[in-house]
Amino acid sequence: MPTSSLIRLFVYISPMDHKRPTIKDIAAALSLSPSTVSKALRDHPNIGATTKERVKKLAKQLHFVPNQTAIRFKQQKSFTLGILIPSMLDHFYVAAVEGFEKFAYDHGYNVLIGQSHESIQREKELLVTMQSNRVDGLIIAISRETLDTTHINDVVNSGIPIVYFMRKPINEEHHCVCSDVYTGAIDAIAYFVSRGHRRIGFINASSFWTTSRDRFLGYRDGLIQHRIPYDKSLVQESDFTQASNRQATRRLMRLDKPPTAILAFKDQVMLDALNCLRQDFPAKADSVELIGYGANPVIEYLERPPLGSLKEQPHEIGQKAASLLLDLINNPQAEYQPKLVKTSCELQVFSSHKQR
Amino acid sequence: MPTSSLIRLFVYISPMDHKRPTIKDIAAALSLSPSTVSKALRDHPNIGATTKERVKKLAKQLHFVPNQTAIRFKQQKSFTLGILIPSMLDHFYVAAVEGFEKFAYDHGYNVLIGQSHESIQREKELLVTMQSNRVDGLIIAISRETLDTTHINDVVNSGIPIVYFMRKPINEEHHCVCSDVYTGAIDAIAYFVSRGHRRIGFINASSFWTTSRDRFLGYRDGLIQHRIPYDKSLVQESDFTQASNRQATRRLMRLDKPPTAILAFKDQVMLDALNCLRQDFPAKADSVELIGYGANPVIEYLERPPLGSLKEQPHEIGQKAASLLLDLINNPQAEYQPKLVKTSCELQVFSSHKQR
DNA sequence: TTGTAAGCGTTATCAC
DNA sequence: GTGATAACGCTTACAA
Repeated sequence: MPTSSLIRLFVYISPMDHKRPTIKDIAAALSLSPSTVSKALRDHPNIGATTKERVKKLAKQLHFVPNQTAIRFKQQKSFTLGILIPSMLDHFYVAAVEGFEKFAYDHGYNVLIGQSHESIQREKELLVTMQSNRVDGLIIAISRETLDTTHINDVVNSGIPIVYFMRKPINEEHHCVCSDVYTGAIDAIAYFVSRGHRRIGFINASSFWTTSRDRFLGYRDGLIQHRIPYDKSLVQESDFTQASNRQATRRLMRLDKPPTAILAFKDQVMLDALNCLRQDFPAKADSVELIGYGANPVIEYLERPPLGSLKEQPHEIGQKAASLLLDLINNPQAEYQPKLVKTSCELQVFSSHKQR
Repeated sequence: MPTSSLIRLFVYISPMDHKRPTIKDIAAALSLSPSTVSKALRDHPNIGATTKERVKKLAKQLHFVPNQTAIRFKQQKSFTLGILIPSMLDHFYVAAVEGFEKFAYDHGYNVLIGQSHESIQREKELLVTMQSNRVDGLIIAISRETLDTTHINDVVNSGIPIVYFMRKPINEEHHCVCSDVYTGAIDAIAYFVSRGHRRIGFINASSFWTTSRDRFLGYRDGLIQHRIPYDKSLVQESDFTQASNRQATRRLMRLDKPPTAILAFKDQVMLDALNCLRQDFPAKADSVELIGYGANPVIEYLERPPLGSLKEQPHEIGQKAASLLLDLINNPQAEYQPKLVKTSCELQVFSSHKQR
């Protein structure tokens, strides 16, 4: 009955209100049932080719876009993954978010980003938001303040898979994706030694993180490999604030035998150390060489860059964390076996130093 | 009937499967109706104090978290706002996202972030995702490639409020939040002139954006205010790639009468110009002064920083865009009247120059 | 190959 | 002050 069909079409093609077309509307307009339309739109094998065509054509005309909120509700799945990071002002985490998002989108998932700004309180609130949004899974780099992970374990126990990345609590055995910072430290020490350094300082971060311990182990084993005695006073801890980074630098430089080279937890720390050296120890500044972690693009703009940086793969880390997370989501009944994924961490030497 | 109640409690407190508790579960356990529980949890005035307490207590015990996916569906609102930006590698947009998110979260909204990476194709895909997620509203900084905004107008016509921020197409009258770049340019020119410059170059961006036109008008009017004739050859366009930024710089410096000062569209452009000057025009580099937009924190790490930068308020811009967007969402029937919101843009001079 | 009906969790409306 | 019922848009057994 073409006429009737046309009338219906008219009705549904130009709704006066801004209500978006639903599957029901399409079904009514084509005198089909909603289930048929639903299947047709998703290319279900049970539906005839002509029907599919008719449905898809009208859907296009009406600018039909499936209502994800309804699908999520119906499927009891949010098709949303969460990512909790300290801050997006850190290039590393921005890149990690990108890798995570890309993988998630490619697999039909949205991403909810949360920034703790290093506050455990905010981290807790964000976890509630994530649960409330029924995220299907979550990756976390814990805040600096997070020394107790009860709130995170509660989430795990509620059945939401979680993967740590980069910052994992040292006392928890759990899935984790991070850089191979150990090998990075070994390489950095070897390079320092090859340039004649024997007195090598190290500015580390929270000892509550495995990534700090691993850096330390690499630093220590690196020294051992070159028969350099380990000197506790050469290792300082910083909390990433500029004040703390400079303080750690000053403590090192005020030693009776200050270091001639410093390995820093990350480039941000190294850059503050560099400024501190030049401002507070101008006489020695030029003879102290620095290596950080992260290969921060900022360095390209410095006239006198530091010696080098251990280039990490944040994008890949985000992507691998997403991949692991989806595995966990799709195999909920698999037996629990903490997985540890590591990505490479390669020493990059800045050009002005290569040329010497 | 306490016994019965206890048994029910037991059943619902420790579900063997990981199914999360629902309002129904709480209702059954307390022998109440779901609607009562729903109201109690939301402090509805109709519900008695004791009932509210009982309900809330059990909800807490069961770790009940309201299912947002259900609420969204029921309310026909996603309580989600979208933000489309070129890239999170740009500090400006990260800060804008933060301001936007903060305001959104404080008003019970989630945020979906999309990065176009300057691709119109990706921008179109993201808009479909946003619609599919039924975002209640959207703010956009269009991609560099976006010279046609049909895809955006389609979204507006489908009833989703949109606010442009920073990058608005010049041919569209629509809500927009951005920096007062015009006044910024006026101030920059005035400062250049106060330092003796009469030959001032300008590296601008896409003329398709109002924000480029406004910068240009400020540049031109600034010159006029100081009776400096406008010279077309002193204005170059760049697309933000390093190559393009350097190219524009070279074109300026190769003029018969090259500029002694340059205003750049943003700090990234200025930094590339700075490097280009020092590498390709070492003789003149030190006598050319630069001002950009953005007060990029990177500059703090430079030993010889540029003259200054026009500090924008990205956080405030994000916040104001969110505020305007929520207004539009909450007053859908208000008559259409494009709103333009501007935030300040203040010249910041870097210390080494102040001291001269 | 297509249609029917139930249901996901919540809330609004209306009845009691 | 509390409860029953319907509805949101979609998918999925199962029925035809």
